[in-house]
Amino acid sequence: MDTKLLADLLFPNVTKTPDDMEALFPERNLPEGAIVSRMAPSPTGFVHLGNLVQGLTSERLCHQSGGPLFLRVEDTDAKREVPGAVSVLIEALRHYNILFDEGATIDGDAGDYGPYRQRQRVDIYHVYAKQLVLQGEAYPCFCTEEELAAIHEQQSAEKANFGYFGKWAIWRDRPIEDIRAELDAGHPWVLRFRSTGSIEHKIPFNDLIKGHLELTENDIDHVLLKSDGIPTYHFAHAVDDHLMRTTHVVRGDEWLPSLPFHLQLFRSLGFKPPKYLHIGPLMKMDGDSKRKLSKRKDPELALTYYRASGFPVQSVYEYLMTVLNSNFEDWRRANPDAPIDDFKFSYKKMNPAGALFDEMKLRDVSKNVISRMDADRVLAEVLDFAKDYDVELYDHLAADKTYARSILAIGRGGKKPRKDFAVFTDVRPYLDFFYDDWFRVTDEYPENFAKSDVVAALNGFLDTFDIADDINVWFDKIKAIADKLGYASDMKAFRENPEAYRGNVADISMFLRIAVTGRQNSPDMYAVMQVLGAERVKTRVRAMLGKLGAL
RNA sequence: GGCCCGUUCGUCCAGGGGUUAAGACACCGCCCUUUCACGGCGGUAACAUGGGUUCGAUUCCCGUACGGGUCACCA
Repeated sequence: MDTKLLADLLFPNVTKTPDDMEALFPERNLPEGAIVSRMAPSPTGFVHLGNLVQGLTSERLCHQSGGPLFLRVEDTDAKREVPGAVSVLIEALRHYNILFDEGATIDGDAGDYGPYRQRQRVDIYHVYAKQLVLQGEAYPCFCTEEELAAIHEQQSAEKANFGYFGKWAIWRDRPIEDIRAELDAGHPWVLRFRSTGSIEHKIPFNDLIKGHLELTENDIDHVLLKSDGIPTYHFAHAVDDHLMRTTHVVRGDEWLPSLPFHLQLFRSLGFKPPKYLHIGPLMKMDGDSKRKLSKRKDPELALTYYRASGFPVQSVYEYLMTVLNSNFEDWRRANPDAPIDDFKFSYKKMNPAGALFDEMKLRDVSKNVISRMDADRVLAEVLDFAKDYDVELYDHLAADKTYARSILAIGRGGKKPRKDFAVFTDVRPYLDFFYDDWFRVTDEYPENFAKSDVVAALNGFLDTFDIADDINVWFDKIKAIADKLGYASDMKAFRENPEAYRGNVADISMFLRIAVTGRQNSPDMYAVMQVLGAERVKTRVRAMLGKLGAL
């Protein structure tokens, strides 16, 4: 076979050579040890946890090593492309602090190794396609979809391995006349790789996450260029990651089976392969068994699910970090307020198996994350959430932000901050009683107390309450009420001899709490009253007295 | 079906030829506490399985089971 003739026949317009490409995209000038990596999503408009896991890993690796992270859009499948997907993706990742140093942007490209959208790179791919033909390592195949389906069916019947190889590879060694005839007839063709691999051979391989692997060589003549001249993932991966000088490829381990083919490609093209990190899939419990999270069945795979559920971005981020690097949790505990950059992310800490997604754990992480935020931050985050998911809440908070802030400041800060919120949907039930139109006067109290006691306690409070009291004076007054009513003001004394009292000061506090907040549980009463203000506290106490028929 | 990957408490996982197999979440108990939310202390609970190699295996090797992935002109 005259490969020069074939190459010119297939790619008459390609005049550039691989050497030209090398000159155009020279090696990067980076410090020793700098990692160059990328996110390479297809623009389907659906951003999921898997993207984030991969992106986070790449991002940390690059930015902690002083190398660039870039975004390459894998838009080789026009059928799946969704308009606007690139900006959706970039926006979503920006929230998660995954910022690109170069690559595709919302309206173009930034960087010296572009274009960063694969459909704009066809000329580049064709240079290498032609080169492979020239080397006798690629050939055109004119099989129709029907023919390929027939081959597959036949293989199935024969219990043979699937794929285009060996005797099934009917265009692999066709004479050039046949090829020319098909071409002249205008029939579509794909370019296939001429594999010389054998499934009898194993290739040792070292994956940075999975460790030492032994893979079977590839013997399939995979498609390099589709009939529209656009490359498949495999070919584009080899060409792009070489020319963009990627040093580390992070991807899901569903790519492991095609890795031998990729390695073949790199060798045939004369490229040095990058280092690979294959990440195990995120799993979930389904009945008694685990399975990979699926786009179809599992809403929690979509990033939008977390926002709608009220999880702060930072919670999802830190949860994923705990899943990715097992020592992150310990580090965070020891350094509650340190920036993420201070954490030494390491692929050596990554688990080769797939992690089970655990929403309980996410909630726990989230409680801690939110408890570390100051009131202004929480308010801002809640407003941002409520704006889209609870307009009523938004209106209440936004009407008086100073007031909202003072509510959220209760128990915040200090060594043992309150941990009331795992998600922002927890906020409204937590603070609704601070708003008069949400607050409901009640006359319900536990049955084992005498109504006269409740009334006397509330009246006693009204008689002595002064908003200006400090917390000790304030509580002493409540204790005094307790004593007067035969309730123990000293809890220790009460515990030693409960029979001697009608109740204790906690019960008195409960009566007040019910009056002021409408419920038996609330944040610290003193703080609540300070926020509510003297008039509203009194109004509410009187309202309960009224409802009890005691006014 | 072929090929590949994986398997330590319920879950996330640390460890790695000799350990009382660590921690976190969840659960339970106790303590602290005027309620709640925290916090503290403690507890239940794990090396899938069978063979090797070895003085000794959870750790290394082989098989089995189970789980997952993959076998497109999708990525």
